[in-house]
Amino acid sequence: MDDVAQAAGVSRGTVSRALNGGRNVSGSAQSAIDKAIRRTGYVINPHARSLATRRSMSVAFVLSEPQDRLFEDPNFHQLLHRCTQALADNDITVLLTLAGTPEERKRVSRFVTAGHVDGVLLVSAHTGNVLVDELSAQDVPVVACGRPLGHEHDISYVAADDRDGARQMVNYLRTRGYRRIGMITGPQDTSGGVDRLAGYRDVLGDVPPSFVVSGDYTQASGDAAMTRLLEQAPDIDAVFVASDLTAAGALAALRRAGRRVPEDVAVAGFDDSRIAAACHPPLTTIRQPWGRISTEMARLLLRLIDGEENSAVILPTELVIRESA
Amino acid sequence: MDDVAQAAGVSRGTVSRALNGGRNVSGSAQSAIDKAIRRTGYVINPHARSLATRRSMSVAFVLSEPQDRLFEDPNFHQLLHRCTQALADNDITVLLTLAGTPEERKRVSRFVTAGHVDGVLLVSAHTGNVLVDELSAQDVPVVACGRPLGHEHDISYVAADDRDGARQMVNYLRTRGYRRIGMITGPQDTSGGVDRLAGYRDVLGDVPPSFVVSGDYTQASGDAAMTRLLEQAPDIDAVFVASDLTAAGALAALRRAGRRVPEDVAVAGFDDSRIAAACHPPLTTIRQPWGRISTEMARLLLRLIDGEENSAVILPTELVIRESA
DNA sequence: CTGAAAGCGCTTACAG
DNA sequence: CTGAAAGCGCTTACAG
Repeated sequence: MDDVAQAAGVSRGTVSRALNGGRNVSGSAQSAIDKAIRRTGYVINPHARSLATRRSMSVAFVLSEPQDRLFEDPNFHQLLHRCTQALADNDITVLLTLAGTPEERKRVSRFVTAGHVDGVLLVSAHTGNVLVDELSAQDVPVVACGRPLGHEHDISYVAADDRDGARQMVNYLRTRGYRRIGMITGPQDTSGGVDRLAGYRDVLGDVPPSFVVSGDYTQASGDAAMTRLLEQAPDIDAVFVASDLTAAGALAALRRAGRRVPEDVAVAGFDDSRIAAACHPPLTTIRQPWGRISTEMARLLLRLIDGEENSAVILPTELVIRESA
Repeated sequence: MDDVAQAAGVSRGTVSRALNGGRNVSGSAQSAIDKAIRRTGYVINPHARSLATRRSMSVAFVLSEPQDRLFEDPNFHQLLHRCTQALADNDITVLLTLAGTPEERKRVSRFVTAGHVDGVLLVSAHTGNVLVDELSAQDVPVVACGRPLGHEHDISYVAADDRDGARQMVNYLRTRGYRRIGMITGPQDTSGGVDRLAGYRDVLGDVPPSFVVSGDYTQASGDAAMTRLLEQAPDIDAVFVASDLTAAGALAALRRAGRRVPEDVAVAGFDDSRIAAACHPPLTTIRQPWGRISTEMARLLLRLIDGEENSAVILPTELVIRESA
């Protein structure tokens, strides 16, 4: 930077100002500096800058799920890319860190605590994740994707309205004339699992216990749950499944059982993930607004970094009608 | 750090020494400092440290492939995790950065140039990747995974011996009595694509042009290529496919054509990726030593960071015999 | 083994 | 609009 200052015939202070938006820099100084930068090939030292500003200009995108299942989900890519883009507009780099194992979680926690990043975008569905506890205990800005069960008040988050999405779907099924509507739930230690079941009950009230079987978002669990559902409640005419992937498993079980979809049993999913349209028949499902979720997460994080208080954003979902229901 | 020094009754210099391995620190000073650190909850400021040491203690793991196909590959996860682990042992954090789009590549290039990281682990199969050119032009330590076509001499790399792997497989096929062995290649702008074809030719010499059809590592290309191969060379008795995923596509085409595997046509893959064992029949294939590749990449990068010259490591592959050939 | 001091490369009131 | 100067929080010869 001294070289640049010398080459441009100004002081380091002026070079710094020119570099940071050009406030209080004359046109002639600015252009001399620009030229000098180009000539010298100068690039700013981020560590020195961070030391002076107490900002790293980067945030961690922490993926804290044991299974790397999310990587197969195009929605996840959209989330990552959009967050990256939105933050890049504010000159903030997004660092992707995997924290699937306890060891990795410890590393990530230390990394964040050490002050390497200005904030954290946290993707972690399940409760009982130590990392969530640790991050919320520190004073690092954190924005979670999805409602962080047990930390609704000490961590900011952006989530789709799972409960209302479930209500929309079940109402739709009722509109279509289905009356004996079962459900395959998601894991009850995730907000999606809890809220989608709650939405189902909101509409249907007390259903026979045999109508509700639990799943864990996997395809295999959908297959097993559907099989059980057909035993427990053979006269069911529709099933609302807490995720598309699980619904795909349910479809397989129905096919094996010789039930037609949607003629014998209608199947409704949730997520509108890539698999939804690829199923046979294509799944009627609930779309989550990933684009908006991403930009809201970025916006919230920027605000937290600027010192604002925690807050939450709930975004509406959309019914996508295909052929399965 | 001043607080720690004061609390421990020593100077900052001594605290710093205690923090960095404890060379030239008396036992009593060390323990007083340890206690003070615990009491004050002191954590070192990485930016100040980096400014002083000119080391960021982190490296970027750059995934520069357009398709995020790699994420579905368990081999890739192993690569990432093992590299992370090996470098963590040296107190170096691995930052995962996706550089699939031109825009992202530009961002990553700037990030690296700015000096945010001490080095780069580069996963990028195809030639013509601007990022590879840019990184090799700078003086950043870079270790590529796989031979970087066109940059064999200006970028360090660790690769499996694709050519020899192909030779092993084709020799094995000959041992099993197959005589009319076709090949479905990988893309010729990747070292795997080029080298596996070369290995095939090493063993077989001049084969009829109709025996070789090109693929691009995808499943769909395997299906199409196999179909073409059956037209061009219907009397083929085996086919060596440049990747397992492509081989899965070839299996589908053979099934449609009513050819039994391996009775009518033997099929051999490459990679030993997860799909290999899941195929029907399970694929005979070539296993790449991902564990060693990872640790070698980490080792090479550490050496580069320490100022050593570029070098390359070629690791042996292993024949895995299953049922398809 | 230890402390005083210089230095890493920036930013930012402050005075002009 | 600009420069001189202090400060960000570490590390590391150097002298003792």
